[in-house]
Amino acid sequence: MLQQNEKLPACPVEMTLMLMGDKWKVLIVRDLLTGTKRFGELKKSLNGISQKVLTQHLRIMEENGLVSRKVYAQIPPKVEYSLTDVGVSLKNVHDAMCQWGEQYKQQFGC
Amino acid sequence: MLQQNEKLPACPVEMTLMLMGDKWKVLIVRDLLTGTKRFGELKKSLNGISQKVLTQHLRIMEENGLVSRKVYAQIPPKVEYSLTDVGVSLKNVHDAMCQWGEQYKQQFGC
DNA sequence: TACTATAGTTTCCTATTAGAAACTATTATT
DNA sequence: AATAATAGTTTCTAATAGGAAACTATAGTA
Repeated sequence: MLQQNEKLPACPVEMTLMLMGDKWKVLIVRDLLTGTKRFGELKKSLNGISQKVLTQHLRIMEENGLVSRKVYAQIPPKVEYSLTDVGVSLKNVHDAMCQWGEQYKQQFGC
Repeated sequence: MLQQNEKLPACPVEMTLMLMGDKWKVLIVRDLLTGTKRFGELKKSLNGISQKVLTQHLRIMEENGLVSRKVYAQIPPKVEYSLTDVGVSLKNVHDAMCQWGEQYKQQFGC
């Protein structure tokens, strides 16, 4: 998992990789692009992720300003995650990946 | 490093992640988008990558049809790497990442 | 004869990540 | 009193990636 405590790289692509160069983070963004989700929903949707890893990623993405976290004072707990504006602006990257993946599958795929 | 022997995921983003969800592969694409490069040039440009890891990634990217490898029958050896058409089509993803990274740096940056 | 250059391969070791499972807290419900 | 629900945290272990260094091959050159 990529952290943010190294100094910023000059190359903007490396900058993006520092914050998103990670399978789980990309998939978290994918899921949150369709709207706010609760912790449990995310966990179910991200097939196979463990609670520990999911919280770790969410915490770092929050620190990096990509994700915001809203805690409801309820029992049992309810916590909602959504993308910040900066997070939403990853839609372009997501869409490009989505398009490319589809195209690749058409050529080599299934 | 992500391999290609698992079955294809339905989600096109996950498909892309299977082939590119890796720091080194993204940077190899970045470097090859500016044109054909020799092994040694790539190694120098990808600051800190070891020979072993570079060859491993290049082999897998070749298998996946992203990169082509041209060996010259010379001594000392000369091997050139370039992107295939499929590899070049990653330019959109690369550009989106590049743009996003720049924007992020402007907001939170330096 | 020894050295250089290039593109690797191989082996061994370490660091990072992920995964699994158990544990916590709190309230309502049975 | 025990159980269920939710969102975690903690601990321990296993898998993976990556790094370093040594080794290979071959022709030309000093």
